[in-house]
Amino acid sequence: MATEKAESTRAKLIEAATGLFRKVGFLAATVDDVCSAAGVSKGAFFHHFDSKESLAEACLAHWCQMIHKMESSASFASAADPLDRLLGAMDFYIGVFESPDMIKSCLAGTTVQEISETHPRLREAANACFVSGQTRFKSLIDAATAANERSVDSESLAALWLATMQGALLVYKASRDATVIRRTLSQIRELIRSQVTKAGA
Amino acid sequence: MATEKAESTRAKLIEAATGLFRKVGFLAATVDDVCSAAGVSKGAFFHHFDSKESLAEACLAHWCQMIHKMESSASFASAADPLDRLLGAMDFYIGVFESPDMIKSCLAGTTVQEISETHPRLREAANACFVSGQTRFKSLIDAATAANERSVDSESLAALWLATMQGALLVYKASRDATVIRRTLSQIRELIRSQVTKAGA
DNA sequence: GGAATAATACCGACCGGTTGGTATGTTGTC
DNA sequence: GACAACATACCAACCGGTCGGTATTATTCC
Repeated sequence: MATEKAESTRAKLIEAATGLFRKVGFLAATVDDVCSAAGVSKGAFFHHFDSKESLAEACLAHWCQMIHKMESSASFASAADPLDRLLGAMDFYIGVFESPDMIKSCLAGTTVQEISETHPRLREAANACFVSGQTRFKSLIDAATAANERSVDSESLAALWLATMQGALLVYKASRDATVIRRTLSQIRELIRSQVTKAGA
Repeated sequence: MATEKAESTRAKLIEAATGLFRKVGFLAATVDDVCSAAGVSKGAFFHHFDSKESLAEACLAHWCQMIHKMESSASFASAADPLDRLLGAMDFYIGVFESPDMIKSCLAGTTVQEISETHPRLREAANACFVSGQTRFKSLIDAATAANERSVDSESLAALWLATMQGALLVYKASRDATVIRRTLSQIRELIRSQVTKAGA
């Protein structure tokens, strides 16, 4: 199939671009950079994408899917107890940034800072990533609270988790202190755990 | 005095650049943009700063000072009770982003995302802003805990406050939903309040 | 089956606008 | 007349995007 080859170069471009965007950002990564990182010519690039912006849009869409799949196949997803799934999900994200070779950067978070005022399409694509992740996390909280016969503002708690994770990554980029991610997220984990499990109200 | 005039154009450049960097970011704001926003010629620009990067460095230093002064002169700073000072500080930051014409962006946070891998000097300058703010906030927590005869991990709590604020601003940029700032920060406020006041340990 | 045709995938030189930065000149002040 | 504080014209590098052309595969028609 010719389509396979074409699909592979497209995938190579998206993968290379995602890596570069996460590291140096959307604006600092040039089209030529992306091409050479993907081992692809400039002609091939503009055959598959009609602009740098549309590549970034494809990257964000792919990023969103990838996170979703990663969460689905992670071990916590198959836990029987809803509370275990919730706590496992948080432990998963706390742990995933522990390995030194893991790029401590979220494509959506990095991108949206740079383009929120200038590229509305990308802003919406990045926001879609956030909404998608937040919605799934909210479901985990809702399931856990239902099982524990508790009621919490799961929407705001999910937003808090998202914001703190993005903030922790940003503070890491400034300080290069990897422990800040674990320390901050662990505190939110404990906050959510107590709200979901504690008796009262 | 000639020095006054010169100091004023320098100040105008820093102010205009700070505004632009907060809105569209360091990379997207061009030197010409900054000059016309400041109402200053390009020659004047490069008379006062020898590069765009050094302007950004000056902006970050000025930003750091400005935040410090703003906190010092805010009403919460003169509260008698250390706990009131701490809670007042958090209320201050929650409230300051409520007004619609307030730019919901931190210069240090916006800048560091774009340049953390490419401009080490700016990264350190942005980090200095974070460290400075976090240290002051930690002092507020320490004072409040001492008064309440409690002991908490004030370092991590201060880091959590910083990270969550930065994350909330970032999520706002994606969603344009201003309520996310108040909602997330309020939850951290309550977390810190309970840790500082609650009996136990 | 195979020639003819068409469409897809790709190449890389090139273009024009932009951008950070410079060179040169001018003005006011001590 | 020396020096700070500008102003203006200009430049070279860069960067997103185009263009003419080619190789490879798919489709049509006999």
